[in-house]
Amino acid sequence: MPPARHDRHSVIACALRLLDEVGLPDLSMRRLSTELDVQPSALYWHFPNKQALLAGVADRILEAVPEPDSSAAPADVAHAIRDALLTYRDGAEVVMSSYALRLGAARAQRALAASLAPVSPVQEDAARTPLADAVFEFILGHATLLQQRMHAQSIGAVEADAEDPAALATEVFESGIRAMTGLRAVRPPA
Amino acid sequence: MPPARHDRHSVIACALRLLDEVGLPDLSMRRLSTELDVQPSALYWHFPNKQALLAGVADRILEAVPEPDSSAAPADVAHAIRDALLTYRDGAEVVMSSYALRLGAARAQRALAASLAPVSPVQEDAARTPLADAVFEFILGHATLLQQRMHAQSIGAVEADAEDPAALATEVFESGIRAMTGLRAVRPPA
DNA sequence: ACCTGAACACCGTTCAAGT
DNA sequence: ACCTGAACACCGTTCAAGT
Repeated sequence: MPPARHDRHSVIACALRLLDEVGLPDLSMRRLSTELDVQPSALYWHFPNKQALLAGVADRILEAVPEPDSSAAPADVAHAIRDALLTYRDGAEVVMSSYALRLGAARAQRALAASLAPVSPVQEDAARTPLADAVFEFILGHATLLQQRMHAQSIGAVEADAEDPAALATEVFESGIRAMTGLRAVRPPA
Repeated sequence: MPPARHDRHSVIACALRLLDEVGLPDLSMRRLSTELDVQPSALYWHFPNKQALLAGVADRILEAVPEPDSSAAPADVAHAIRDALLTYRDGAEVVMSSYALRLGAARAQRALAASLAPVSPVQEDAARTPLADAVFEFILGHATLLQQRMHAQSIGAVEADAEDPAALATEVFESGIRAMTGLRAVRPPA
């Protein structure tokens, strides 16, 4: 039987599926290689190291975020990013570790910056701004903590909140986003 | 020669020092045990697992944050928390992983909530509020990303920003904190 | 009370060699 | 181009046993 054949795309797809099934702590190169019916060392033909593979996974997770659009409401863009991060187990932590290397999040960041920029139709593709970066950092921190908490609860490591934890988290998210983007919902005076 | 003698306090102190020297990825139970001149298994008499040890480290990192004080300005409290996280290498990530388990951050959270609460001197010790939680999540996300970026740069994994990265990060932090706490600087009308 | 010694079940990564 | 096979240098954790 010839060895299995793969490319970067199929490896990333498998890694994303495995991430969602077992979580980031159990997503090892060895486990992934078993899933792909391949020796661990085979993965290093496709990626220089695990970090690079995770950057590819992060990219895929954020592909669900709409293209930059200066007419989009900042709060909607923020929600789209949060939803994308929460779609896969530990998705936020994966994106966070890759974002530190400035990988995988460029599109999401530009989408935020565009929605937050003072509206001027000429420059559709706004550069990063301090506030847009801050909003993105808030979303990443929030979603990462939420997912870690969800895992801790499933393990029983922490007692569940009295109220629905997802609902509580959403309330926290809303109040943060409202504070950070609320002012920009109204076009600033010229 | 009799084996070395330790308690939780001294183990945590050594772990914090080692964290600052080598960073979180290299802070292993085995390396810490070597530093303490003890077998790895000895650590498990003091702590049930690595996570519990890190929660102790997180606690220590946040001890630098002042007691809750409703007369403190929210922005000052936010800065005190950020400074505490940035004092030790990878401090933010350690606190983040413990905060998911609701460990180690209670005091910092109460300090934030107190400063953000509508001022009413009777209830000095404000409970958590959605906005206070959001601000704390922003600070953790921001500081974690900054420290990871600093490490990536020292490794050369990412090209340094043209301008001073610490100054850029501070500007991002300021604009986030201003947006989230600025409105509360003025007492809301009754 | 606090630690040793030995083991179990894992990791990420490298590199020569195969096809 | 893509993978195997074998190795290197590590992990966290458990548990009987020592003092």
